[in-house]
Amino acid sequence: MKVPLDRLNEPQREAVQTLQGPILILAGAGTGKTRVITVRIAYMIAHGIEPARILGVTFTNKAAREMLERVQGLLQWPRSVPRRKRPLLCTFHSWCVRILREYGERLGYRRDFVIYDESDQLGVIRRLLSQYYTQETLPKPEVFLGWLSAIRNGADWIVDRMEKRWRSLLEDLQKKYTEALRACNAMDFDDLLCNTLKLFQNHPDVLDQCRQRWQHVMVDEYQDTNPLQFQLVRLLCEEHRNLCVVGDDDQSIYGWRGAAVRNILDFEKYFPEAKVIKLEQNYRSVNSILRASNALIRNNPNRREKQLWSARGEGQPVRVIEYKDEEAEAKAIAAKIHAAHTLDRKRLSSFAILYRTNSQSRPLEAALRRAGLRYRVVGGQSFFDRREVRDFMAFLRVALNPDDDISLLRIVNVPPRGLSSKTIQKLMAEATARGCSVFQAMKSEEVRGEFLRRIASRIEAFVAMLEHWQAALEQRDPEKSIGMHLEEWAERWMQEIGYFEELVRAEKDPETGENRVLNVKELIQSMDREYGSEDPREALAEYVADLSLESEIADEEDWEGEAVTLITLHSAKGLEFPHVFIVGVEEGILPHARSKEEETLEEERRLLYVGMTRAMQTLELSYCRGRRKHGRIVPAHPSRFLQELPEEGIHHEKGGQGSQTVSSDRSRQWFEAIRGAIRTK
DNA sequence: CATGCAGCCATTTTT
DNA sequence: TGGCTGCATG
Repeated sequence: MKVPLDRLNEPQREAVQTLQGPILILAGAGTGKTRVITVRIAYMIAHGIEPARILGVTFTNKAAREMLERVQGLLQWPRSVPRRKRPLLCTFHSWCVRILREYGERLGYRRDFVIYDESDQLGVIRRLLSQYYTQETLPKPEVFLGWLSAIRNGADWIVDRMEKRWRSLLEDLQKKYTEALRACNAMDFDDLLCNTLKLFQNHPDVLDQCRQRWQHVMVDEYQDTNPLQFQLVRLLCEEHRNLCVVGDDDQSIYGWRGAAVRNILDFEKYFPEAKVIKLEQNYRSVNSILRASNALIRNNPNRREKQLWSARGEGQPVRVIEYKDEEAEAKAIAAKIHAAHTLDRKRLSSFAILYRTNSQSRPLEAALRRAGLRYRVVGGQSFFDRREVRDFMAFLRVALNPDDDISLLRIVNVPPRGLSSKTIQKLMAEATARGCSVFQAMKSEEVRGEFLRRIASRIEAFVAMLEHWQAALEQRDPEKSIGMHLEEWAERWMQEIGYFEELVRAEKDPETGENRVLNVKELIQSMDREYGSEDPREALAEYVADLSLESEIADEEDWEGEAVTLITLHSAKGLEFPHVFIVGVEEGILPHARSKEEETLEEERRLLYVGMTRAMQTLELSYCRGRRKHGRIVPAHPSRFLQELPEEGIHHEKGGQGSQTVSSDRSRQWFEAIRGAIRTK
């Protein structure tokens, strides 16, 4: 087995070949970071390090999958290598789940705990908040959720910004919230990390075993780690010290989510013997783009100095363009893409339009549609936020654990089975009074006696239905494969309670209804796969956990298709496109108005930097003189960041005149291109 | 229980 | 401006 080191540059090779001790790889945008990580893992394995001792942590499932694939490609492994013989490449969260499934009982959780996502969390918080009666209007549940999360992730700077008067309420809320989740045998995303840390801190034998198990640790996108994640990594590695972190402080754009740039800036404080390697050769962009990006980011005071350069030549100048308003902006960009697509045969997928806020996609979508250009909007509402997906997940969770009130309440009347909200409230009150779960309350003869006979029998029917399907899950024939059975079981359950019909019925537009059904069926089909356990309950728990940690369903027609990409600056991190447009580079948008009060100007600058460094060949930044805001047109001003760009290699243009010439020029070319095309046919 | 209307609010979102 | 929430009505 030979690992191809010759295709690496000097610092990359050094990073790959340093296998012992702590390393910090400062990998500027487009400097071949993923290549270094994957080759390094392959190199370790080629040098006799047992794959199972290697842990590679990422932030997204997509990154984890990509890495595993590339490592397997390098090692030319067949896909069937058993899990135990592969390096573990996964997200922080799934790593923690793995540990907690094994040792979670030490913290009093059952093996099949469920994972609550953000909307589950909000549900809990809403319910708890409604129990406080105060004169003042409380902040929104989302705000409390943010605080709770910041506290647990150690993001003190966010906690400090909180108004003091909510402190005690928040403390109380936190206590109740924790209890509520425990009662449901549930952990939220933060609990996964927190509880793992607790295990490490309070159960030295667990920590020891983990240290034995993962003797070589790599962390990707290190600039995005929060203090809690740092603690985990530090505890895991402080003995063997084989920790390799890769990141770019200039691309830290998730401070508001608790990411601590300090982690990367202070790495040597905790690992003084660390080797620091800078990757500065960029393989993505032309130099005009890099020069502009370098100049911009240099204005940030707290950073590790880097100078990106590339061997890709100078390229065209970066363009900075002024437009009348966002409609003119959108129209002009659509026209440019149209021309480049039809005349220069550029693929639509080579274009991306980046913006600060999701709402900015609207005029762009309209213009692209008018120009007849296919586009896709990345981000926005995720698959797992769709109602039917959440319903289905709730069914599965309840099957695993009927005491999971949150999930139970979600499906208790789906499809409608005559359990009105009044009934539900009464049940909840009974449950609270008895200190039991809603389901236990429903099972109690005594509680049912409190209701009209008609209602009581409906409650009974619901309990019977649920228990029937729970039993059906357990009574599977062990001869047959579990995957088949989970699928069949779920399909029949949903079919027999009329859930599919309900989805269609409840929708005005029958097509959306059908789509919802298809979404659920797709999920059901995805239950046909390999599980770590033969036990149907455990297999189901594993399936549910994996789904809970997944924000997009795999290959949901996403990367296929030839289309212009519309995407927020945040979501664009890690991607690249030959031609990039960044719109709305204006004061109040980029930097965002809110960033002033939050004092996050540096992060806004990094955000623009991330956007600019996505571009391979051409980059265009634009701003408007006026902009529609809540219906009114208000004057707009170019972003201060534009003044930080160098004179040289930047082409300024006022929208309108300049592009007019271009477009009339272009239309002549278009004409000729058509004539040529006709002739050849 | 479904529908409709008034009122409210409006960055970013890896898991 | 528009999208969502919550409350009132048929």
